[in-house]
Amino acid sequence: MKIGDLAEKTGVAPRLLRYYEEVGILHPFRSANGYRTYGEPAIDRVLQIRELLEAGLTTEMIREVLPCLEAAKEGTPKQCPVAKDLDGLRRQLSSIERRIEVLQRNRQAIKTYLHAWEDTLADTPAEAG
Amino acid sequence: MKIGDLAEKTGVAPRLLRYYEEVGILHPFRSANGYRTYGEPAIDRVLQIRELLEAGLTTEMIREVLPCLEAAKEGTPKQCPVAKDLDGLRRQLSSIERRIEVLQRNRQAIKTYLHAWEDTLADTPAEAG
DNA sequence: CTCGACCTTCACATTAATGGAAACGTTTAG
DNA sequence: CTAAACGTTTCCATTAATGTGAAGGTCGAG
Repeated sequence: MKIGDLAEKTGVAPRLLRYYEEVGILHPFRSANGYRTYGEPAIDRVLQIRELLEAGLTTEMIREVLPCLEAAKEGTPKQCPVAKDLDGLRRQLSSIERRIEVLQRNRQAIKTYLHAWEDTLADTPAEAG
Repeated sequence: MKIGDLAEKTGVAPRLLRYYEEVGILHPFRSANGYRTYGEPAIDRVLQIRELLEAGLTTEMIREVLPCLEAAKEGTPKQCPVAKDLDGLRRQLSSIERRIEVLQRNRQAIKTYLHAWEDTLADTPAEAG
């Protein structure tokens, strides 16, 4: 699969796919003419990258967690991770868990506030000031 | 409270506090000489800003949700929010909830992967390759 | 007066993302 | 086969967002 095909299947511009390679989170093969060549799994990988970026992770975090996320998905961990990688993974896990806690706490506050006002406005529909 | 005091109490550099004002998420008063003046609530506000930024939110999102988070904390909503603000809040809530889902799903995958490898390494402590 | 804290303003670093130019490969129409 | 059209390559520059640094001036406490 060439970069344009992958772009079309993922909705991610070729330019951005090259950027993801540059920052080390996407690793296409090269064919004889120098063109990037992607396999089918690259589609899921790109979608996963987009999802994680939109969730606020950095490309550096993604670079550390992506291999493990793919291994978990396929159930076949390719190579034994080094201790250093496991440490990095533990740190990323902690970071993600902190984020979840913060987001959950603030989501609750927003929900409460929002529902309180929706109730108020529903009770007094023509009293806006 | 002057900017240096707030910086010391929050661990956030004065330069960054000025930046937060510039992007509209911190609103100090000005005393006659032009100095920024902060009240006690600014301490919590700055800590909350740091927390949300570290959780991956943008200053724009924070600008929309912060007033409501403060109102929720104090239990005394100052002014009636406009419908436009409520809409923005609903969008931010959706965005935060999407982020939580993504992070939770991937946290679980990382945990599973990590524990699987920790078990493996514990079972065969001298077989690293 | 001096010195430290504060002011504004311009510049810079980094990250995620995008745009353009020039060269090369591939495909298609004539 | 040729030539235009299109996709891809690399390289350099740029934008927006978050954050930091430094210059030059003002304020005020000692």
